[in-house]
Amino acid sequence: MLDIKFIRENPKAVEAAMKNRNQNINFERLIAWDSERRTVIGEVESLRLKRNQKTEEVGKLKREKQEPSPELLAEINEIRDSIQEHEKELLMVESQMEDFLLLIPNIPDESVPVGKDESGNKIVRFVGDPIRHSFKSKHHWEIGEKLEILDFTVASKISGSRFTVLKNEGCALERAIINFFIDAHKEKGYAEIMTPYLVNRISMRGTGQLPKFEEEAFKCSEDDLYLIPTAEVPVTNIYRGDVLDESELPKKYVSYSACFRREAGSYGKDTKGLIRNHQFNKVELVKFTAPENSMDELESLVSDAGNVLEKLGLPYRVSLLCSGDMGFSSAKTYDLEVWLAGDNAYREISSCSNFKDFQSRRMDIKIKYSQNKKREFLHTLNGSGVAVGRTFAAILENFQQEDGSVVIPEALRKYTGFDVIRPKL
RNA sequence: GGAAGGGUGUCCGAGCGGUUGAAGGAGUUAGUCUCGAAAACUAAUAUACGGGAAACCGUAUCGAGGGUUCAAAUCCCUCCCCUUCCGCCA
Repeated sequence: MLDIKFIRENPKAVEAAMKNRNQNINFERLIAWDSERRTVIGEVESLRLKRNQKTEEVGKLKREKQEPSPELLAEINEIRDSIQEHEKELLMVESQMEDFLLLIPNIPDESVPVGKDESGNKIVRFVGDPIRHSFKSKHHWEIGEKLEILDFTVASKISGSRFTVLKNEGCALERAIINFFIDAHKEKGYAEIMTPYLVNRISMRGTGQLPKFEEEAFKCSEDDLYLIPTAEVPVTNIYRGDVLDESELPKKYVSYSACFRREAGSYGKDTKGLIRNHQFNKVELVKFTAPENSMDELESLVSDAGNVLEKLGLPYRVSLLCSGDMGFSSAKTYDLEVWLAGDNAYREISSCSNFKDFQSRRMDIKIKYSQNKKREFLHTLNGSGVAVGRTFAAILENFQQEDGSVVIPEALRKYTGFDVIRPKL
């Protein structure tokens, strides 16, 4: 959520920022509501002052065993009614303003390139060279089915499309990737945490999934709970409503979770394989930082995410998303795109964002400075560290051999217990 | 799911209709004392919003929301959460 004060003082800048996000938003209405709101607050408060004074008079009389005059009581009643009317008005304006503000995306940071869509993204760096095979590279779903470690037919029978069943060494590989990621990030100072996969609506609103992206989430209406689309939701909400002391920051978490996405509106895309499933595993990194450090923390978040890909020998590139391609809540996002030899392309495997105070304002999470005791909204960041299914796919596609076997990266072997997956005889 | 008891400031804890933003204690900070420390003493010590250049002024806040009343932390209703006991259960 944006700061109404900031919008009030910089309406043109905010409008321009929204244009860069391909959003034409007129803030005039909001600003009019805001000034109305402040007028009404003034009226309510002076009325309340008057009521408090009169009520005080009554109290004084009562203590002196005197009866207040009927005129005085009548006057107070009149003031009370007037207060109630004004309060109703205030409530209406405020809820209108909130509904409006909740749908406004974050303002892109100055360092974010302006662009319409993903073609405006800036490739920041390449790490490792794309892997090319001397034979025709296969897609991961072909390899996986052949090796009998992936089964999409059974998955679709028991659940539907965009689900996966893992079998045999596939299960161990998936678990190995998860554990490898968690251990690697713990080494970098992230504290491991496991949180619920079902969260309430307030939590979904806190991180920005609601109210705008209701159709993206799986919902259990009966209980008013949502399946998490990412561990970002429960983990960031840990400190909702809290004030953290400067000395406790940054707080860094690594959290493995299954993730659930409806993928509404992506019907034709990535219908095969592990790339776009309704349920997938992910290891997520979440940071709570002081505002002045958040940009540095974003850089280190990106390198922490990239670090695990490097350890696995997976080539990737880092892309700085342009204004038009960024997610709703983000002020600045880097995508990590892993090389997929079967696809002969880079595909997103991690998205690392600095949300600045956008989420913390929605969730009311503050930092308290020990020096001047000032409080302000802290900054939240998160990034995949990284998507497990897509890593699985990358390993299959990049490390496939001509005979159909797949070589497990060195770093994973102590987790898998085997160093190659061979076709069954 | 059934029964009972609770939710007050950084913490403990009083208050159960009026002068209570809230006693008392602890903690923290500053000062006095001391060669220094401890102890003792003194003072300060919430947040949000609105107005103001500022000092400051005003309003709100005792789990959340609603109601009763001239007046609510205090009475009533609804909801949420926590604790204990019973039931059920991986």
